Amino acid sequence: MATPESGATLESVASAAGVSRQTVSNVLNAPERVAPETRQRVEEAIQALRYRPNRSARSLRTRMSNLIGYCVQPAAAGNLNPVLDRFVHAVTESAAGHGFHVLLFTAPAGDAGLDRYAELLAQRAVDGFVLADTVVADPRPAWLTEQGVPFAAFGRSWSGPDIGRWVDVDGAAGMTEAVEHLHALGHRRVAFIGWPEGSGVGDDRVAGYTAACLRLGLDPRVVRAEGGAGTGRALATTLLDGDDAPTALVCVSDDSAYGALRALADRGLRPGEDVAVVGFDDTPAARLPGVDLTSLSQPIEQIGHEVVQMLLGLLGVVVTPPGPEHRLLRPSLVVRASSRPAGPGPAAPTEA
Amino acid sequence: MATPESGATLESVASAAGVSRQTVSNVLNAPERVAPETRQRVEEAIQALRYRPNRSARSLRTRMSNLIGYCVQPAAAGNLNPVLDRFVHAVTESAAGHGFHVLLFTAPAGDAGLDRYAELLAQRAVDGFVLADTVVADPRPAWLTEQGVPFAAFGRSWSGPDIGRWVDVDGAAGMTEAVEHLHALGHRRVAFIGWPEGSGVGDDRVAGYTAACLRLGLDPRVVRAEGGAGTGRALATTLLDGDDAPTALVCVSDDSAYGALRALADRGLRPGEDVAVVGFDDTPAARLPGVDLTSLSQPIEQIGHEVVQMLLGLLGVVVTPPGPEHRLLRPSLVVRASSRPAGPGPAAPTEA
DNA sequence: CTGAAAGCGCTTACAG
DNA sequence: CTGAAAGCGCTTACAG
Repeated sequence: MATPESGATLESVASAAGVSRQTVSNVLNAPERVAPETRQRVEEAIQALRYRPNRSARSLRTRMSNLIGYCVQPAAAGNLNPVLDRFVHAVTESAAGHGFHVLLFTAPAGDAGLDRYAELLAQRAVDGFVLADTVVADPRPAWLTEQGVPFAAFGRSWSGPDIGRWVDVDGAAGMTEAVEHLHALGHRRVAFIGWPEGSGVGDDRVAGYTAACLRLGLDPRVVRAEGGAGTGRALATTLLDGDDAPTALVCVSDDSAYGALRALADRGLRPGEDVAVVGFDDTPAARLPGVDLTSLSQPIEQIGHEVVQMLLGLLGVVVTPPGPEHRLLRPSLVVRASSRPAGPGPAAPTEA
Repeated sequence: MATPESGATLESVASAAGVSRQTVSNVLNAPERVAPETRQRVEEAIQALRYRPNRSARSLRTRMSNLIGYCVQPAAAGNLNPVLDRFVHAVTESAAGHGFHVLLFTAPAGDAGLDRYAELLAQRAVDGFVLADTVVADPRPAWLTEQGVPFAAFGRSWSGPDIGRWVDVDGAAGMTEAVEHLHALGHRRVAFIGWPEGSGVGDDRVAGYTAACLRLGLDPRVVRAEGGAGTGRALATTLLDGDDAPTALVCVSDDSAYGALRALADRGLRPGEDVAVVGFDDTPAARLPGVDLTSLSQPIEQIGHEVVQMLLGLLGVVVTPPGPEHRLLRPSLVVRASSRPAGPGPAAPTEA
């Protein structure tokens, strides 16, 4: 038995409707050219046969695959951040609205991975790329621009001139908001737990912290180390045990913040009451009972949507207003117990 | 300027090498038919022009898209489990080894989503599907089988006859191992924090727990509730405050286990020393400092690889030994502090 | 061992 | 408004 999906072609629909192939094609691609009664007859035949245009044939003819390439990174071990999961979903959904799908591929980081992009292009397997995880000295934006390949990125092109279209999160603004929040709660000794200089994302975030401190008359105090929760714990320990211990810790990531919370627990300090802690990313673990970490949440779904709009604009699929090529979206501060004194009302935290 | 990728076709390679189109095609698809010196000449032309066959053209002709469909679910809010991230990566990588890519799409759950699968099939956009997140009463395996569509699943077809090919994790075996581990440490009152009956995965896991208890002469004690850390905390609280409180808690998921750990902390009990806790999934948060949750780790990369092998076998792309249509892989127990008394040597835990 | 022919299913000018 | 023609780039029998 033939399944409903197996057979229909332009040809079979045409003969069912008593017209020629190209009239059926016109009904699909330029309905205004077809007389209403003819159109209806054809549409009925399409329905009856459950006809859908063959994608390969259409792609061959139009020179558009209607596929967007996206490189999946191996999830870093111990990565707490399912942000890219949500991003991929958002991109897939936004693309679907325009008849596009996402094609996944893998590639090594850096220059070595460029070959995979070139391969896909040579095969005309994709019409363009969505990039994520752009890093300092990422070769992709420049290379794709050079090749004339349409792309849009989640993340700035961190090095050199700011090329290509991108959407990113304003990490600096987020950290500024965090400091303001802590300052409003009465904190005056607010330290920052960060990554080593040179990481783009990390530098952006610490910049926002520092700017806010200076504006509010606080002393910026930054400690840095590679890594996640383990080093966050160590850095927080040093701060808390030192002279002039901070009453609040702003952390470059939730990961570091989990380590900082651990350091508090180690010495019997209560988060939010004795020392406030703020993270970045609003990872799922942040709302675990007993963790309750204040964090900056990224508008991932919106980012996915806007990246797709940018790319489809480049492909001429959607007409975009001649807007900016870059978009910086503000993260939003989600306040939880780690930066909120217990009890009713905004109690004053420990002061200097 | 034409980029290297823009131009080359079978035709241009052929004229560069001084042969006909189909000889070039033969070099690619049936090299043994071509004389060595001709072959080399053609291969040099392919290199020089950086020729890659156009995928659309090839697909149109061969009636194979070389694309595997995979449906991305919206990440559940508060989902701690980046398991599918790793799975998708593994599938993509395994597929790449055979010239296949993954095509992402979205679909609503249940019967409503079947249309999206049908659409892709009608368009001949994919050759088959990889399924994940199969649930009880999942309509997909039966429907795809009925339509004669190749697919392979991560997860059993939980209801009705066991149709289609799948790879799954042996949750029962994992839980049995957890109970044995706790028993060996001296625990005699081991309770299980589970999900309500009827969830497939949950039922499988509790079955392994119960079987192990009976075999070891322990009294099975199961409490159940929908949900994650919040309910895990509540269930654990009830157990710990009741008569005959357990000395060990086996949890259906890490999520529940995080809640259970919270319940311990609430009442000043030390994990691993006063009460042991074991989770399932080995989520990244399990190894956070101060969490150190013992958990069952799933061999996700292997699952992804085997699912792809099964699917490609169905498609005739790889010749698979006529092996079983189903594979059950054992999770491995990762022992951390939550089920290990502190201090040197295997100290005896609290006993009845 | 190599090449001429047919055709996969579609869309895009272009006649009528 | 509708249809005949050409062609996207490839592969697969099939002659020679």
